[in-house]
Amino acid sequence: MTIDAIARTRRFHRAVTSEVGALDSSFLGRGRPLGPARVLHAIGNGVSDVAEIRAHLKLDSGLMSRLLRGLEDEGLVTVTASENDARRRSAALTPAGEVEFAEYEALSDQQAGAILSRHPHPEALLQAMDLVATALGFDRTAIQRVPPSDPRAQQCLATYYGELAHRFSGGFDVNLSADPEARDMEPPRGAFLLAVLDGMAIGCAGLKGTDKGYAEVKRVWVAPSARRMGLAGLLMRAIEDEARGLGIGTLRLDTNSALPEAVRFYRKSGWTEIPRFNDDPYPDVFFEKHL
Amino acid sequence: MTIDAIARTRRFHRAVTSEVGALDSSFLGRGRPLGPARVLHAIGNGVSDVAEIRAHLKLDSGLMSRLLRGLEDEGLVTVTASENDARRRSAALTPAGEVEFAEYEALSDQQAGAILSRHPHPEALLQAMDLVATALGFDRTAIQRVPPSDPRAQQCLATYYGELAHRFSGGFDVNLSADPEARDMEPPRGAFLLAVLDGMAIGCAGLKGTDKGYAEVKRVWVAPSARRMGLAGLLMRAIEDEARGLGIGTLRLDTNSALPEAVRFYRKSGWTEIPRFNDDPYPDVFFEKHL
DNA sequence: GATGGTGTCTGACAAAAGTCAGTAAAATAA
DNA sequence: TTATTTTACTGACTTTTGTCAGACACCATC
Repeated sequence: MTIDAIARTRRFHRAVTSEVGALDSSFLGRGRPLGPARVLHAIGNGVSDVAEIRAHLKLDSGLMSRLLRGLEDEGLVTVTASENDARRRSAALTPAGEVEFAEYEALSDQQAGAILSRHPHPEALLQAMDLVATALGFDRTAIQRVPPSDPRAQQCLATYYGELAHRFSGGFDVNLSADPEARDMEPPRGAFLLAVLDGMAIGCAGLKGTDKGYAEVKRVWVAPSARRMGLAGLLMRAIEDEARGLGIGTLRLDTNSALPEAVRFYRKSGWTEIPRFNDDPYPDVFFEKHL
Repeated sequence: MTIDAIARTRRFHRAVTSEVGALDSSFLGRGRPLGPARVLHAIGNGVSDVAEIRAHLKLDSGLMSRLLRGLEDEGLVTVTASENDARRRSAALTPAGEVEFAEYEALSDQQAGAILSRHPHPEALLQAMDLVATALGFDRTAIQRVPPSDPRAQQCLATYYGELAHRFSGGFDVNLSADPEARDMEPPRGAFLLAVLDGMAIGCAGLKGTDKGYAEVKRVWVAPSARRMGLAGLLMRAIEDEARGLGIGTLRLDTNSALPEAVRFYRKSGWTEIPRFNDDPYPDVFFEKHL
């Protein structure tokens, strides 16, 4: 590693640390110390289980308890016993808590907007931020099954289609392609998987059930900021696990030679090329894999 | 500002906050709380004046005093009265302090190296980090006069020459160009300015004194991560101030039509095009400005 | 239904960080 | 010169955060 690279990384760190400090101190502007503010924030974001909050914020159980008591006393939070395990407790915002949470959200949005709006080329900045965020947290990536109608899934697909339109010489119109019906990509016929990192979808993959003795792998996409990190491999392994769980023994997929990195990837990971098996106008390369 | 852009920015913030937390806790690994560690770090980085440290770390004067006393008791720091103002005090590392500081530096370097080395495409990551760091801190940019021999200046120039070689169809060899002698760009004949942000040079500009009744502006360069932010304007205003300070009334510069953004910039900012005034092989556009 | 383990809470501390009024010494202004 | 301001220091706080040993209720298991 060159000295210059280290220096640049550390400079990034300095810059970002002071920025983070500024955000944190803006959180203090609402007259509440950082501890309770962070807990309120976590609860507002749907982390309701007390143990989960504790793990998330790395808090001692005693401290956690007191912070929750404080928020209860303020009338922002109610804590009730969990349904299936009465030892565990679950926190929820009161209406007043919702209001207070919204104020913090507005502060954060404002801060984020300020950074973006004073930049001459926001999209470049956003792409850089995506790349950095993905690089820093990649190990925390979680693969989760969602319905294809999930808004994050839809967003991935829209980006995917946009990219295909850009890379295929004749463009790409999803309506001309064999668009899987949503329920073919939901249990019990199939599945749709999202790779999520820090709350943002950075990749997806679909498993489409058919009645022809095999299932198809569709819509494998990795966000530009996460490429070459091995995410496609993670997604494909997860898709194969899903298939096995559904009792599917054979997988097929189609792709296009205009996407050489995809073709290379499938060749490398145990897929064998087979003759055309559908009449979709876009693909020109076809693969099969037995589980 | 679209919702998605805000969400992406906030996601970046989340990712980076947890990373920064990890660095901070690695600082705790040396058995010293964050407060003293930060003060030691500041002193090691050349912020010796007590008032300056206080401003930099936003510490109360009482707290500052106690932190310094603690570091003195540990034998890491000596605090002496300032030379020109005996009320002010100035801190310096003892040999033991130097050693301890080096340990923190090594920790930071290690952390930075770890981030880079686990990434498949470090240069892209570095560029993204530069862009983000510059965007976040741009307002803190400081313009400072340095000798052209300053290593940061040399690094800017090397990058500048590399870029010219890349953009001129016939390449660029600085030895064929009229390379200003160093002392022509130092007071009292001229000046060399550096734009520094978070310790990193992100731009430069030179003022080269001549005996021909005018001075030349040379080597105006802005780092890719800082372009379109108005830094060239800042640098040029500073160069003009330098020229005025040296009693120079007329400025000239040459550039090349292969750098249209530069030509556009000079046209926009009060320079008038004039006929060729030198026999340098590279430039083909010439400007003059009266102060 | 006894046993051991888990999740939360409380009390009792301790460390770290932050606050503030007052003091002393030096610099600056009147 | 004297008065005022500036800079750092000290003492006496408070708040925030972190730690730890029980206590208690609950769950799972034999």
